[in-house]
Formats: sequence, structure tokens, C-alpha cells
Amino acid sequence: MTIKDIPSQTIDRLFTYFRALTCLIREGTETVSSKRLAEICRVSAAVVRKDFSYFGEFGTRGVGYNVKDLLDNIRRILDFDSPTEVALVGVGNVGRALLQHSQFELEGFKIALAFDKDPRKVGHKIGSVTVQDTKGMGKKIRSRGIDLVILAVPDSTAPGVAKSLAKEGLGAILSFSPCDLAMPDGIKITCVDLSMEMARLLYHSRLQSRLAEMRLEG
Amino acid sequence: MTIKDIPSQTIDRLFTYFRALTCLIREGTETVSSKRLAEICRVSAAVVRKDFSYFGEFGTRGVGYNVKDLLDNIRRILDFDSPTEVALVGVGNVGRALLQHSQFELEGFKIALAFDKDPRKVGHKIGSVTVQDTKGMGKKIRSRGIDLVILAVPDSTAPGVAKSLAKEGLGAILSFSPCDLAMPDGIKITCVDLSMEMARLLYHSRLQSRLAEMRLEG
DNA sequence: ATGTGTGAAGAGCTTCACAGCC
DNA sequence: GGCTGTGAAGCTCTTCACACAT
Repeated sequence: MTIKDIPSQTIDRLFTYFRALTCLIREGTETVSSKRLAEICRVSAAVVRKDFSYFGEFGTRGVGYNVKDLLDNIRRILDFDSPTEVALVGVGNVGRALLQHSQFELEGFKIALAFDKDPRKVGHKIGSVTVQDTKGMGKKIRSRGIDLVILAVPDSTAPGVAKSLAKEGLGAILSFSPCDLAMPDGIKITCVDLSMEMARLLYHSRLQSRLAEMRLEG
Repeated sequence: MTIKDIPSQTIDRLFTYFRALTCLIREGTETVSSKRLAEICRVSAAVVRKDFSYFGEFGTRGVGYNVKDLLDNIRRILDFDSPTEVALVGVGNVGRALLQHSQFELEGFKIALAFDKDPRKVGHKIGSVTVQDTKGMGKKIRSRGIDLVILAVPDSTAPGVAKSLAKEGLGAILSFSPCDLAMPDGIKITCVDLSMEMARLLYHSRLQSRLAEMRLEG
């Protein structure tokens, strides 16, 4: 049994469980069943149990899972211990909101560097970070040991910035620009696109209503 | 061949293609191959062709797809024509950034109503919308014919608000609070959780590096 | 020569259903 | 009684590989 035998969707769900468990801890819940955890994460109970079974026996039959122990196990599996520093490129509306979003630190992330090419923004302090010019950005990011950049620049400049960061050997980009970010191997990228998520949601919601109506009628 | 025979992942990807095609249009590209579109969307070329094949023959052998025609076809399949109004609940850092994010309108969405329970925020105009009190919120949302709410309230209050919106018969919620949003049937919900996305990205990026090293060594 | 369209094969994931344990 | 852990079955999705069109 190696990492290759574990469904990649199982890995992705571990992060969802992780998040749900931190919420349960905050609520003071000590024990959780696969059924309850499944409800919160919107998957089936069988999926929850199967997912954990790839890594060991974390529960107690007849009882459920101890929230704290389960969280520790997932943290270990995902190697998600230490606070992680990230960099932000682009200090517009989105970038500014992220800098002021203090919750990141609770969740193990800190925006340690912020860059913008607009001279009027350079030098300003937002949250606890001072905006720097994009010149020499790659070097500064690397020398601080940062692996992940949040890209919040206008759509038109995103591909260029992403490609130059990729050349610098950066590991990962979380982008708010969904366009044309074909990337070389060796760099992972995820696009956050709220409009697209809303469009998907509405499609599925409307489909569900339509199916429900059909069931009532015929 | 009914809607039920089409992989749900195909449907989800149509939205990704849609977005990529709008970017290609803006760049002035007239023709695109499955290979190129696949690169942009980070899937395989076979997946792209297979996805379209469920709905018809949109391309020209030896040439590729006409960007505009393909976009029109996808728009029709997804029934994604008219501008859509949505409501925002919670005008904190995130909510304010969304209200100022003018790009939504380019992408077919408009935040038509905004609510907050903080009296100091009620009455203020942000972007083109005036913040209202949350009292009577459900009624106002329904009477405007809105199906989707963006939920940007503190984690602790999110479950309560979500449940009350569900009772009002709302169709869908896009939430920035990932916690304990077990929902009744009939309402669709998607959680946007940037910390979790970053954690996933870093995991996959580091795994990839480790695998690359192993290949070099052995 | 180039790139789409597609049945068939293959891979991967989820559900089932029940044994095992508290 | 209640809930976990898990092989086997079943299903869904992706990849393959090549016919077909320009």
C-alpha cells in the first residue's frame, strides 16, 4: 500500500474533513460519527469510513471517532503542521481584502510579502505587510523560502506574471485570474473563479428543481 | 441519450471551457484545437473532445473549433444567457471586496441586494448597492426573484443564516464559511475556502517535487 | 498532414452489505 | 443496539486508438 494506491479524491477530501473537524473542536464536540461528518462535508458515510481506512483504524466501533485524535491523524497524514508563509502579487480590491483577512493566520497561513507594480501602492502598509515593487519579486520570494503565491492581478497581466514565477522555480500559484494559465510541468496552479462557481451552483440548483417537479407531475 | 447519461464532471468542465473561451475571444483568437483548450483548462485533449461529443459535433476535422460557435453552443447547453441577480449577506472585508468587484457584471452576475445586521453598516452605499438590515431579508430576496445568495458572514453565524435562507426556499448558497453547513435537500451549497485550497495546492506541489526527486535518484 | 469524433477497453472510485467490535 | 472497517461488486469516467473529414 503506497501513496499511489490511494485515490487522489480521498486525499482532497481529507482537507475537507480537516476543516470540518477544526470547526467541531471549536464547538466543543468530542466525538463524531461517519454519518455526521458526512453530512457536514456533503459526502456519503461509506466514503468517510473508506477514506480513513486507507490510513488505519481511527474510530471505535459502536462509538465513532474522537474528534481530536482524528484531527491529529489527518494533520500527520497531510503533513500540515507548521504555519506557512505565502506571498501576494497584486494589491487591488481582492488583494487588499486578503491582506485584511486575519483569519488566514488562524488557519495556518500568513501573507508575508505583498507586491504591486503601481508606484502609488508601493510603500503602503496594509494589515501587517508593506507593499513592495514587483521588481526583483521572484528573488525575494525564493530567498524567504516561500512556495506559494496568491495571484490577484488583472486578468490581462496574469499569464505573464505566472510564467515568470514558474521560471523562478515556484511550486504553486493560487490565481484569481482564470485565463490562459497554461503552465509548464513542475508548477501547480488552482484558479478561484467565483462567477464560475455561481454559474455551476445555479445550473445544479435549477436542474434539481426541474427534476423534483418532474417527479411530482409524473 | 438524456441528461442523466452525461457525466456530471463533463457538465462541470463545460463551465471551465466556457470561461476559457471568453478569454480566447477577448484575445481575438478565432480557432482553437482540443489540444490547446485542454492545456488552458488543464485536462487531456481526449477529455475535451469526448465532453463535446455528448452534445453534438462542434468542430471541423483537421481544423479545430471555431471559438465563437463553440462558446454559443456551450452557452445554449448550460442555459447561461441572461444577466443574473444575486444577493450578498455579510458586508465585512470579503463582502465589501465583492461589492467593489466590478468584474462580476462583465461575467453575467450582479449583486442586487446587500445585507448586514450591524446598524453602523446599514444605509451605507458600497459600489452601486445600499446595505440593508437583515430583518425581512428572506422576503426581499424572494420577491426580487433571486435564487442565489453569497454568504460572507462570520463562521459562527453562518449555519444559522444558511438554515433560515434554506427555509425561505432559496435555491443556492455560495458560502465563505466552511463550517457545519449541513443543509436540507433542495438547496445547493458550495463553500469557498482559500486556506483549504492553499493547503491542497501545497500538498500536491510538494508531493510532485518529492516524486521528481525519487525519479532522479533511483 | 492535421485534428475531430467515438466505440471499446481499461482504470479508478463508490456503494454495498456484512463481519467485527464496543 | 450502534457504528466502524473492508473485500467484492458495481458503476462511472477516462484513455486508447483509429476511422473519418478537410
